[in-house]
Amino acid sequence: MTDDQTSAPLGAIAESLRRERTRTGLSLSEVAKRAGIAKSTLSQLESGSGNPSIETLWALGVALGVPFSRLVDPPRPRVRVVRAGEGPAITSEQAHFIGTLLASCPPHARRDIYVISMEPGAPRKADPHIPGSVEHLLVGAGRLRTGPADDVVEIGAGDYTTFPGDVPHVYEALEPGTWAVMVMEHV
Amino acid sequence: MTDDQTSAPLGAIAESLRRERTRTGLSLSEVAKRAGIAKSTLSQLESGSGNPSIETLWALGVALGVPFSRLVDPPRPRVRVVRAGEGPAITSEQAHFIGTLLASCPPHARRDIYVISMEPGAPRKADPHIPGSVEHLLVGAGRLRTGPADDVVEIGAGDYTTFPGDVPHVYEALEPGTWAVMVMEHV
DNA sequence: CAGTGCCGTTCGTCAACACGAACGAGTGTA
DNA sequence: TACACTCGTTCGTGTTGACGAACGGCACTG
Repeated sequence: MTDDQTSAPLGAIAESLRRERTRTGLSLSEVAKRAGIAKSTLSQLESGSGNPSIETLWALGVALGVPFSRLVDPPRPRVRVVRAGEGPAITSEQAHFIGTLLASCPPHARRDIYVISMEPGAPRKADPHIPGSVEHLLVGAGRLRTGPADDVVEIGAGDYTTFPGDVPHVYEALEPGTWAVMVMEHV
Repeated sequence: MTDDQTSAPLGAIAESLRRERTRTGLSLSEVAKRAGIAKSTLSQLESGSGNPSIETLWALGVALGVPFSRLVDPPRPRVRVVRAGEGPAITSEQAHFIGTLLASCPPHARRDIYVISMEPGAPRKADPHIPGSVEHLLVGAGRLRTGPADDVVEIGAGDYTTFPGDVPHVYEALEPGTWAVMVMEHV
């Protein structure tokens, strides 16, 4: 839906519906019942003939437990996964900040997984990333002050926050031994 | 599409359509003409009455120059924090396993971010997911035995592991209060 | 003041989506 | 073998979305 704006997603929806349904292991009848639609409707949609309404497709997304957009979004060409552990450590100029790439971002998947470790000290200022990028942070231990420069939040172990990565933002450890999982999401 | 899976997005679509149209400065008639739909249709959609088909909404997304999902997805707050223990819990049949969806997979990205909490007890067996899916696990506290049924590893706080999700695999907490970040990666 | 042009809305008509019933096929059971 | 059950598909019907025409309103022009 970002690139191939022109092609109507009818066929893609058909594939997605069948794929997500088989993933859950549910029958066509069962999914239709949970979604509150006629199973004949679902049958036609999965066969590719049909132009469902928003409400219909939304109900199916709920029944299948997947985000709505995943049904419209055609799956990308098969991508070989780059295993973690081989990611190089990305040391910062500040010695109290260490980032390790756990799983690099495969083509067309756009979330890099890092774990970062920080010690208390001067806040680490990060320059804006590419427009549209989003950061996710989940603290494993310690406390962390982070977020856009004008909207900083303080989170502790187990807490999660997400904020735009395309504006200046900061990280600051408040306790020794602070570490967090960071997922960098690109457009 | 990320959070309020239950609420039908009809009103949100109406708002999005009008918002994106005024953003471009185009008239309702002009947008309808570019999208190849009747302006009466667009008028009703912007007024909130209507349940457009996928093709109709897709054409509008093209005409407005915005990704399809942005019309369905109401804009989120910039910064979002999920405190430890909060968030939509996805409880399992085994009471000692709790999963919380932190960030569902945006279009074209294929990684959902969860945090799971487990207590010691019988190992939780997970059925295979769709072929090509990969799981990433990073332990925040406690100890965890996990992995494919024939290749289980034991990891502790701060440890990370990844393994294919398309084969049967297990999770077993070895200490009370075990929790971990899980990133589910789809094809 | 008519005349022109575009705005967004409302109304009647037609096509199509969603529905429910019925169907054939496959499976397990008495 | 007959029965009961669920599977997914096909068919006929009615509700509704999408269409085009006509409408009132507004700005500009002769």
